Amino acid sequence: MTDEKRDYRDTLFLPKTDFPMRAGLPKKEPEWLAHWNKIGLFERLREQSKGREQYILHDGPPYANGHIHMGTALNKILKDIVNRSHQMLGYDAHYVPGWDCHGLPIEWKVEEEFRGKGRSKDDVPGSEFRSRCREYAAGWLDVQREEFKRLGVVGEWDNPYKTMNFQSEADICAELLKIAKTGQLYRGSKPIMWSPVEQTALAEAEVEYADRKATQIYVKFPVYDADKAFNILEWPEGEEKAANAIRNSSVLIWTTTPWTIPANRAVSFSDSISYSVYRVDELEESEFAPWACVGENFIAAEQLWESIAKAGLIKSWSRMARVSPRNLILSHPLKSMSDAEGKYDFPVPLLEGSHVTADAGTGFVHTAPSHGEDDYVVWISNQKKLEALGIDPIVPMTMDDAGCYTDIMPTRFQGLDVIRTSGKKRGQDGKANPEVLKALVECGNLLARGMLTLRDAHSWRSKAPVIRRATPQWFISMSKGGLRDKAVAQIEKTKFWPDRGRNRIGTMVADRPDWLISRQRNWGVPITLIVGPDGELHTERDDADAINARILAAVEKVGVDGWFETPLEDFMPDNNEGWSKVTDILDVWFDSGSTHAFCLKRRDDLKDRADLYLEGSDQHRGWFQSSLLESCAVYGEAPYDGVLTHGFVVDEKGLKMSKSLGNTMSPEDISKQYGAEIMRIWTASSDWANDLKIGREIIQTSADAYRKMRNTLRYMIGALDGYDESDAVDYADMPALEKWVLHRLAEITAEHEAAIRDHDHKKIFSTLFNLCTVDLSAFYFDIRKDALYCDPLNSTRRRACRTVINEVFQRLTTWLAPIMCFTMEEVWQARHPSEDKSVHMELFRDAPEAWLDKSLDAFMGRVRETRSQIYEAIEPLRKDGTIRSSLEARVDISVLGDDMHCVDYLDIDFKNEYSSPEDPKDTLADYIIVSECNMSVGDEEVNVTALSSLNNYTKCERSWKYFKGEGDITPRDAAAVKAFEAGA
RNA sequence: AGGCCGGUAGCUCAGCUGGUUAGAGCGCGCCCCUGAUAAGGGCGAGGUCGGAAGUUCAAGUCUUCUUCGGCCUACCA
Repeated sequence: MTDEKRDYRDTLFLPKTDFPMRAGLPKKEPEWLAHWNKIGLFERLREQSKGREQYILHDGPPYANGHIHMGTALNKILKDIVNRSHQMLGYDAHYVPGWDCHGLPIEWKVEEEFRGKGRSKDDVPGSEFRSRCREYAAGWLDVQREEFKRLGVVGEWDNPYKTMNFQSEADICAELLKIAKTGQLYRGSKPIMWSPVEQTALAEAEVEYADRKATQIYVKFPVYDADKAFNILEWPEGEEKAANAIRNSSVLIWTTTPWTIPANRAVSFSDSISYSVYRVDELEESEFAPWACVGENFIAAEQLWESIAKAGLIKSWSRMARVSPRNLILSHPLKSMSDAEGKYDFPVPLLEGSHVTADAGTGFVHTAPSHGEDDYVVWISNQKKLEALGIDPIVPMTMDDAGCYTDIMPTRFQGLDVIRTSGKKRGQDGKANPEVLKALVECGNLLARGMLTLRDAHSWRSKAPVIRRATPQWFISMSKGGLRDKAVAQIEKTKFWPDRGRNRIGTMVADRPDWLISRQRNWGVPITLIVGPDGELHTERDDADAINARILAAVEKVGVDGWFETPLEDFMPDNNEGWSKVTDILDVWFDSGSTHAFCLKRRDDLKDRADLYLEGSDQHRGWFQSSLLESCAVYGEAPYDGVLTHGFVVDEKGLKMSKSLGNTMSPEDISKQYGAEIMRIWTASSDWANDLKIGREIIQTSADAYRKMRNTLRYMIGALDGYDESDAVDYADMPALEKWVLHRLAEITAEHEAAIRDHDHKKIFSTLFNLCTVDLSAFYFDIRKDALYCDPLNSTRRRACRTVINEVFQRLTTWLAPIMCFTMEEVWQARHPSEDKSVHMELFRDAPEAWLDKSLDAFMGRVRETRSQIYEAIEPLRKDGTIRSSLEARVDISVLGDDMHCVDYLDIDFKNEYSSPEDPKDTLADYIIVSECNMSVGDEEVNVTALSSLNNYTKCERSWKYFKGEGDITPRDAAAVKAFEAGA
């Protein structure tokens, strides 16, 4: 007898693999990218799925300016997960990325560049300027392309669509011409920021705010018609007096731009302000004669009246009535001007406007729709009221390019300038303000005047003040061709994720004004229209088709310069007297709104209509809408079947990322530190329907999840070492535990496809993560380690286990491939090494119906409950050192009589568990990972005995289980060793 | 300022048409194993559902208000 114990380690079948535990993603990801590039994965996928039904996620083009950020990374990763998922579901998911290339930001950068070289914009020929813009956009496009590819996004990167391709530019022009032909396009006007000094339109980004001395005035607008249902709310001096006072009163306004008074068309008020009529009783003594008279009545906001009275030198007054001004009709304050030429005979209505406040002024806002954004909006949105009052709702063009009154104004004002545009006093007040003041005094409608310093817009370049002035602009009508109705109907038919998107875009489209599509800019697609002497469009002419063909041919050939640089005669050789080319360019939203036309519809290998548009929630007003409107205007239907909107990336507290808060994270940093895979996991496990939080801790959680899954997969690779399909065991011959795992696979298979169609990636990820951790690692693998390591190599149980692990492996890797595209390839290649194949060329596998076994699942649920109860009982013994490994324990459990079904079930399972070479009741012990488990009926009770303390038990030197019997190892292990030695 | 939306354990998420002591995983704490080992396993402690009021026999789940956050629009005549 010797104390030396035999070491059975070499007779075990331990998992074996070279697969590294540590991923080294930042280094390895680029290697996989290079591999896919080398084998031409994208092309192979297209080749492989030729003829399959297409799934088209049409890319919303990012703007080709600057590096990508978390938002753009999130967006592209989401798209990639959707595309890969549908590809593996059996579609041909052909993804063509795109870029938005035209627009002001690039124009601005390029202008800055030229300025740096001492050349002003005016010195640079248009074609040279545009050519540089083109280069600039192309440069950033290349940068972003590499950044997107780094994230693992698969797509046609060698042939993306670009709004600045010549063909795209021509197609965009063609789309506009189609709209023009249907009569949905019209020329109107709108106030824009304008610098009279430079005679050019300015964008918000081109103005700076600086102090300016301005003339402020209070002006009287006499009540013209108060009989129509004016609304007296209070009458402190009696009802009749109140009514009289109103009839003989003036509404007061306050303005710092007197020159806009001749362009006045309305007065705005607010329903949330209280207005009263005041009678002047006494005036201040002053060296200047006041412009108010005793007995005059004024209407103004109550809370501002005292300040008005002070400005108007009114010493005392009586409040005659509180009034709602809604239905008052006023006269223009210049109507009584001797040389008015009847040009102010129109009624001046009161319009409710949300921009009106009682912070300063009078509580009324003088409204000149041609000279203010608010004024314009109020005017346009009250179109119906104006028409009911017999007022022409057109916005008059009251000022020309030089900032001088046009000839629609009375003669005395014509040609007067607001701002001096040349000479020493350039930028200072011109002749308009003094002349307007003079005219107001003549009419007796000036109450007070003074000076004021205010912050106001100035041109970035000339530093001269900027005005707002109505200019001719092009619009697509929401109503003329029924565009609004069509769009609303299409929204109803579209599938939205989340569903609330429908409501959001729906109300926007229902309420939005006509689409202003013209810009007075350089870097963009031209509005290729030729306008006749009477404002008619060339598209109405008989030779329109021929003209269009020439225009489009020119743009196709050399891009937008084909329009700008070609003389009119080349397009319109005949009858061109008085015709001129439009020089405006298109709103860039029209460009991107046309991507479905020049990408999807233009290409033969893509279907015309997208299955999905997927962008951030800001695109309800942007691309989702511009695409919808453009497509409805031309084709009468939406360009998409579905729209998915995701939230914005915010920091861990839910605050938006900003440089000033210092809470930004860049995709590049995450790729370098953790790997793009971690970003992809973060994307998949977040809820895109709301804002997505990101921060160090959150990324770390994704990294931890990655490690766990990688190890689970690694264990499977090791366990499957040397496995061959010929070892597979038939379903019918499998132990219950194996059947249960297959049940789980079948269950998940069904859930998985539904989740993909619902784009519910977080559900997929959490399901698979839980499968790895809970079902596999902590339960199935933990239990089956014994069989895998210790059973005879050819035992049915061991072979069944490996059969099942192989099934799990195949499915888990493919299910995870759309999310963890790098690691699943690595894992896949570890089992299926191939020079030219990829896990991404696989399809998701079906699961046989027969695998679904609900009652088995319920049974296994009961087993796990029991297991949990037993562990709870073992735990104290472990803590006090009585038991170390659970294999040292014998468990005796008794269950209540009404829980007998469980016992029955176990009993049935015992009898079916033929594959165990031992007594079948040990199956339960296997499940619990104890050496012995006895079950009986009685009071609910769990007893744990330490077998090491009983001397009739021996610890098996091979399996570490305690058993009763002869020898140093169990009979099962003895059989295994025998078989091993025979084989070896 | 207006429109739309969101706020469940430290973190990421489940909680369907209102109905038993609000769930999961991660993380954390303690313990075990050393034949998945810069791995693996077990047990445990953490929320009253942003706040308030209301409807109801009953609310995380409905209504109103409020607070915080996000997107979009508007921003001084």
